[in-house]
Amino acid sequence: MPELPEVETMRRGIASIVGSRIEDLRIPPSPLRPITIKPPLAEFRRRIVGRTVASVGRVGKRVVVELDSADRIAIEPRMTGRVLLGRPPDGKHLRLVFELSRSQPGRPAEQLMFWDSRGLGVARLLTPEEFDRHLGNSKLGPDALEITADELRRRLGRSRRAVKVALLDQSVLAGVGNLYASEILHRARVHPAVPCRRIRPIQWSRIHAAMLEILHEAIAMQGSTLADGMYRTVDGESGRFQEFHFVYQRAGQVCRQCRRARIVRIVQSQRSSFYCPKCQRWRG
DNA sequence: CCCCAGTCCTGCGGGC
DNA sequence: TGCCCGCAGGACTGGG
Repeated sequence: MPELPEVETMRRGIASIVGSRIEDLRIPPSPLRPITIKPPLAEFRRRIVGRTVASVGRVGKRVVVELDSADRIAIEPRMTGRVLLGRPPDGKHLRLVFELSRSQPGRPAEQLMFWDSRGLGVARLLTPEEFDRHLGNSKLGPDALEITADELRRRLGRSRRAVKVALLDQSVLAGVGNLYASEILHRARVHPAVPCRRIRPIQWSRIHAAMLEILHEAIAMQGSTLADGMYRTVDGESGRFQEFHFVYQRAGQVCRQCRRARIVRIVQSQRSSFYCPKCQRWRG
């Protein structure tokens, strides 16, 4: 499931479209229900055709394509979405095709595609005002790679929520999802169900440090491709960070850290959490 | 402020 | 071989 490292890998993978002109936007024929795009296709197309890609960025778990009109295209892959440049895995789940002109003479024309198996993904075209409203500071917390340890503690230190649940709250910090939240807390040696207000300053420092380490390592490995094989890089390659998972989807297996206890799965807020009962004591 | 349940959606795997 | 069912969960919404 694309979280910050996977979305950042997608962003880097399509960075070559900067300078290209958008010639068309199509929704390919498919028996599946079309994904959500806002505004609807006709207006979306009218506002982007003829515009040039000014930059390709990322906000939390969204890829953000900024145009020379100052409008931005925000693509949310959610569970199974993939951003591609041509060559989708199949046509059935191909949801959007942005036809691009060649950005420089001699370079081939490109097609920016959004492919999504389950179709939970969303694409939005946002004016600067809408961008602030949807992806601005009041809606989303600081990026997980930017937030400081003090800011993290300031935002969560008095909360009664379980720390694992709180780390998933995108209004607290943007980019951490279910997989990396479990991995971060394992490296920080903090039990996922501990209320934030019971976490000591030294533990917040460990959580923050573990978060930066893991996210940077995962980006370097081009993200995590799980057993379902759903996530791929723009080039169709698997990520490699799954080889370095210590707890995620490892319930019942011996902990790679202590080599003694077995990983436990619990459900928090209707999502699976994984932890080592020996490495992650309630009072770390 | 926080929590919970429900919704969207498709592919996959277990059970029979 | 096939069919039903549960499960995966990010973002959002409505009710408490």
